[in-house]
Amino acid sequence: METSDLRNAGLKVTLPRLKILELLESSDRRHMSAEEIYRKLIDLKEDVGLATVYRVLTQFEAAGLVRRHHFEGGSAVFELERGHHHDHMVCLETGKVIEFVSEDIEKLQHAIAEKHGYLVEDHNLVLYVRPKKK
Amino acid sequence: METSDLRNAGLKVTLPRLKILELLESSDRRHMSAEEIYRKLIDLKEDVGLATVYRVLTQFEAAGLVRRHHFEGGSAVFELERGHHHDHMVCLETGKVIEFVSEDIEKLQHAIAEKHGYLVEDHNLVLYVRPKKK
DNA sequence: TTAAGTGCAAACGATTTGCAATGTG
DNA sequence: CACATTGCAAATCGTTTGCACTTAA
Repeated sequence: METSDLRNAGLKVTLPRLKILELLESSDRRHMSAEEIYRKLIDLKEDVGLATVYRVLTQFEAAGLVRRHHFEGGSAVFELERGHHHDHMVCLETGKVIEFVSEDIEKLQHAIAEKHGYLVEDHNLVLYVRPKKK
Repeated sequence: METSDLRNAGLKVTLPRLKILELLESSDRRHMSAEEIYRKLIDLKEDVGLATVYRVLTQFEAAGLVRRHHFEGGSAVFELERGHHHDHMVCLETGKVIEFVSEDIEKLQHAIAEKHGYLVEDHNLVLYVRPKKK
């Protein structure tokens, strides 16, 4: 359960943290902004502050429970860390986010960095796409 | 010369626009933030406002003269559009930005999007790297 | 009990905007 | 001359922080 996730992360089990974690786990939207999460909690009659949502998400990120992404458009989005690295495709028409994995691309990235004398520490790959017309 | 670049873009030839274009063309730093550009112009005794720098860069972007990137760290950076698409590698220790091109990665991206029923409109690939210890 | 966690409002940094003054075609 | 462009200051947006007040352990 979520309680132990928090304990393992060395975080006290508080209502806001539990609720945010639950929301991230149960929501069908896997990528949500702080504002979005805040609104949903308010709708659920949870009495949280936006600042707390930001603080909690930042702590979750530091604890490795959550990943933060900066897609197009002002605000960051957060997704639960489920252990499987993946990149993203964002549909420009619907805003839908699709996850994908490409071992080949990963390998090429490392080869390229290596060729320049570097090691890849992290990377960011987002495809902005449009539905293919038939 | 820069004057015709501006005319071709349908923009009036004004001092701020000329100066910003010149700076982007002559500077050894290919990726600069609005603030950075502003400071350099001030140092050059050009009497511009930061707001104008932002406005001009946005217009340049719309006109295809410039590309805007969001690397790690708050502010956007701008680079002259030289027609050759490329991706970036940012050194986490020095901040150095290295450009690279990989036909293979591009092809894989399109193949992946296609597999999901999409076409790649745009994409964003940044590798965050560290110098390889020998 | 007591440090950690919270809500609120104010502070923040990057960028945008309204407006009156200025410059370009 | 008409309209686009500018500089300035104020406004905006997403996010962070200070602080007095809870709360989990």
